[in-house]
This record gives sequence, structure tokens and C-alpha cells, in this order.
Amino acid sequence: MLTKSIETTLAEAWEKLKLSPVSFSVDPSERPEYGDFSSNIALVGAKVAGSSPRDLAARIIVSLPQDAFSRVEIAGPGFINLHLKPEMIHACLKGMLDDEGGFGPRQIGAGTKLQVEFVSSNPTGPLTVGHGRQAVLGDVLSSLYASLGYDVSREYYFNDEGHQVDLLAQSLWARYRQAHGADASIPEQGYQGDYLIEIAQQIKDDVGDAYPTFDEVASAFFRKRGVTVIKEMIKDDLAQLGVRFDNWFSEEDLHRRGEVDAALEALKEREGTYERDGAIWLRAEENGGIKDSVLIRSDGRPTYLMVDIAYHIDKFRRGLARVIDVQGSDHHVEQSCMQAALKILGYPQDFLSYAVHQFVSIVEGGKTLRMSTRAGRFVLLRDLTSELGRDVVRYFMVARKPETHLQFDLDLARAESLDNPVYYIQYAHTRIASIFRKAQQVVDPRVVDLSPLAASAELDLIKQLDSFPQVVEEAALRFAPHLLAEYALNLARAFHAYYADHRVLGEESGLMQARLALLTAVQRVFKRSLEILGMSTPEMM
RNA sequence: GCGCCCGUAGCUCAGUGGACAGAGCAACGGCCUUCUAAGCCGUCGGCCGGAGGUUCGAAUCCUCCCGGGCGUACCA
Repeated sequence: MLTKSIETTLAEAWEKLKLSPVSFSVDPSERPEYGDFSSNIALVGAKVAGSSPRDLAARIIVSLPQDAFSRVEIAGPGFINLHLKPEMIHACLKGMLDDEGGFGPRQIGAGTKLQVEFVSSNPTGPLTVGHGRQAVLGDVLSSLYASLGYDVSREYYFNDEGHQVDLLAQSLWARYRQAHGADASIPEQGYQGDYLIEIAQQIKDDVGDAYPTFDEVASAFFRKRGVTVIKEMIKDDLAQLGVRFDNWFSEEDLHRRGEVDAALEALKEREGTYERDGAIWLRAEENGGIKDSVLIRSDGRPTYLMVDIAYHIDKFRRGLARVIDVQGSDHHVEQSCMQAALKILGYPQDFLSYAVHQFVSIVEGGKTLRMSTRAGRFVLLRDLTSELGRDVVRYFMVARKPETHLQFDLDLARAESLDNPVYYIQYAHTRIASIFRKAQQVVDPRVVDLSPLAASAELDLIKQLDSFPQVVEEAALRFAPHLLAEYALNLARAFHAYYADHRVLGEESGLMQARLALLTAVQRVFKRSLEILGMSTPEMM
């Protein structure tokens, strides 16, 4: 990688000055006149060196190897601007072509078992666009880590126990009675959505009038039936988006195996709990949490937090080295309590991290829709996916920084469906595919002489390709998949501009082959980027 | 009240200490006998919410204020 090798070269030059080490950066230059890469080493080192940045820069430059750069300049306040020899850039492309499948990020994961848990929506209704953002975020994050060499598993946690499921059963039963023409009403906190009507109708067809009253037996039946049907709905919604899970974890299992009780005992042993007002509390605050929270209610039922702690102990026991939970920003008190609990239990600090995101609001006709599953006010993920397609939904969901609110403008998404960033990127891939279809010859890009690549547009293209591994690494480590979405868009921009100004087929043979080799690498990076984003790479459009 | 996140072009957003702050959309004007015009090129557009501070240097870090979202349950 160019950046890394320049960093090394500069660091060696710095060493020769016998000064204490400093941390500096090497970045692609913002303007052509600043060369290919710029470093601030003289700016950050001026203090240690006790001289002005420009003087220091001059001293560094003297000890740079002669053959590395075509030109080195001191600019502005003391930047060192480096102009690379084309051979160096060609060598970089050569490296990518030689390294066929492996051209990619450093394998810092080295087989480490990492789990990404996401969506984990209650099985009480179909997924909304809000869940959609999380689904795509979690899925892309998983792919990013996988490409860093982690052994990644995607997990969905079903809260198929507790109060919300009771409410679902009551709501569903009410719809079932309504299907019989009876006057039953959905509980105030219940689920009003139309999707229950259909399910109730099916139940009526199956069992007729078997449950005239909502007693224990009816409750159990409607819970089971509702949860089962809705789980399938959710799986379908996710499959349609191209999101696949390795494991569907059921809360019920935790209770059945006694893991909740065991988790409570473990916390008690470490003196992480106390009793107050008949309830058992977690000592979260003195362990870095925001506030103490109830683990066991005064009526003896465990809270969501209690079960969640048991769930995370279970994850640890399964041999996972790291766990990333993707969650909405409304959970941050809960998150701090979870971390506090793990601290009490003596788990490694970096075992669990949260990738937090803000919500999606749907804007339609200039109006913002506030969504609520219970009130039946929402846009269904499946409706969005059916209308716009998997690629468009995925790109829009992941193109924004997770911590900002995502305004999904439906009108715009529809209207733009023709000159959409999605098609813009895919079209770049398609154009390359088209050139290869038309090219008469098949050449092995690894043995092509790259020296004819002299245009600044193509040297820039190579430099952009070179930064791909770093983008992937940063996108993963910062939980920032939008960096990759943006990278792909920028690469497409650079390619389209190049394509407009330079021909490939019909050029003199040496030049043509060199350009075909370049396009091989460009296409490979598009493919890899879109693969990680979970988008298709059409050969024709 | 307190805690977390956000405030950058008309709109949607990049930019987590560096050189004159970027892109898409919208608006306006050019470019198809040549590898797919789902494209390219150009013009217009900004006191980076406000005020202080830190330093060689701030959209970026700190403090305060203003505006928005979320949380502040023995809900999940």
C-alpha cells in the first residue's frame, strides 16, 4: 500500500534526525499541485525538533532516499508534498493484480470468533423501515468484519417471552373474536396493526370457535400461534432484503435452561446486587453504568435487563471473543447497565461493544411519519423493498452515518430511481463488463506491461484502488459502513470521468492491454465493495 | 432538570487538528457517426447554529448558550 510505504520511508528519515518519535499522517493530496501524497510530519514534529516546520521539513527531505519520488516540495506552513514516480504507482497496481483474490484489507481478525447481533425485534409484528436500517447496518458490518478475517456469525435474538408477547396474544385473540363477528376490543397497549386480522382469519379457519374466552389455554395457544407466524414474517422480510442470519436465538431457551437464575446467582456472588422495595437491583452506577436498574421485580419476574445479562453470559460461554450489538440510540441506559454487569462479572472490557444508530423517519409529501408498531402507524420494510428493490433500499439505509437521523424521503427515492447513486455505481461496473465482452482477446493482466498508463486520470484511479483496504478497515473499526458506500460512489465518479476521456478498445495494443489490466482491478474493487454492501453487480443494465 | 446524539450550500448529506470547506439532488448552460448518454464537462450556490477558549493551525478538541431527536419505567 502506498500510504503505508510512504509512512515507513518518512519514519526512517525521521529516525536519522535522532529525535523522539512523533505521530504524523500521510494522506492523498487534496489538489494535484500538492503532489500525490502529503505529510504533516514537519508540522507535528516542529516542537520536538525546536525549529520551524519549514526548516525541519528541509532537514527531513535531505535524508529521503533519492529514488523514491520524482519531486518533493515544502509547501504552505510546512507540509511535505510528495510526487510519486509513475513506476511506483504501476508497481502498486501490479501488486493488486498479482494478489488476485487476496487484494484486500489486512487480516487483523485472524479467525477471531465475533458475533454481530442485530434487529432482534420482538416477534409481535412485521418489520418496519426502522428495523430495515438496523438490518442493513448489521449485515454490512458483519461483512466488513468478515473481510478483515474475523470468523463472523450473525445472530437474531427473539424476545418470545414476557409482557409484549402477552399483549400480542390478547390482540390476536381480539381479532379472532372479531372474525367471528363478536365485539372484542384490542387492549389499550396492544397491537393495532392490520396484519393480525389475516392471522386471526387463518386461525378461525383452522380451529373454528374453539376459544370463546381468553383463558389460560387460549392465551397459550394464541401466544404460540402468533409468535410462530410472525417469526416467519420477519424472516421473509429479511430474506427479501438479502439479510441472512446464522442463528436465531430464543429467549425462551434461556429460561428453560435456567440460565437466568444462574446469571442472577453469579451477580449476587460478586455483590453486584442489592434489595430495595422488594425488588433486586443491579449496582450499575458504581460500575460505570448510568443508573441502577431493577433485575427482579417485586413480584419475582425478571426484567428484560436481567434476561439480557443471562443472554450475554451465554454468548461468552459459546466461545465468542467479541460481540457487537447493533441497537437504536434509545437503549443507551440499558447499554451502560449491561456493560456494568459484565464488569461486575469480570468479563474482558472489549468483549461487548454497541454499534448505535439513530432512527429512520419516512418523509412523504413533505410530511414526516412518526412510526409506532403498536399504534399500527408504520411503513413496512417489505413494502419499501418491493417498491424500490433490494439494492436501492440497502444503499439508502447504509449511505448515512449511523448516528445521524435518516430521513428517508419516499418521494425522492421513487423519483430518483433512475439517476440514483445505486445505478450510478452499478453502471460503472456494467460499463467495464461491457468492454470486456467486446474485447476480442483475453490477456492475463498479471503479465501486462503497465508502463503505458501515463494519464493522470488513470494514475489517480490506481491510487483510489490502493486505498480500498484502508477504507474497509476503518469502516469496520468505526462502525461506519457509510464510508464504504461513499468510497464506491467516488470510485464510480472517477471511473465515469476516465471513461469519457479515454478509450480502451481500438488503442494501440500495448496501451489497450495496460488499460484492460487497469479495468480488471477497478472491476474487482467494485465487485468487492458491492458484495460487502450486499448489492448486486449487474453485467448489463 | 439531568444524560446521550445531531445542527455544514435551497434540500439530503460527506468531511473525528492541517493548506482556498466537498458531493449528490434542485436551478441554468454545453457534449451522442466512436467501448451502454442510467454518462461527461461547466455555471450558480456557504459568517460550518451562536459566543468564548485551547494552539503554529479548529467544521473537527474544551466551556457556556440556542435549536432538534432520543432517553430519564419494577416496558422491551
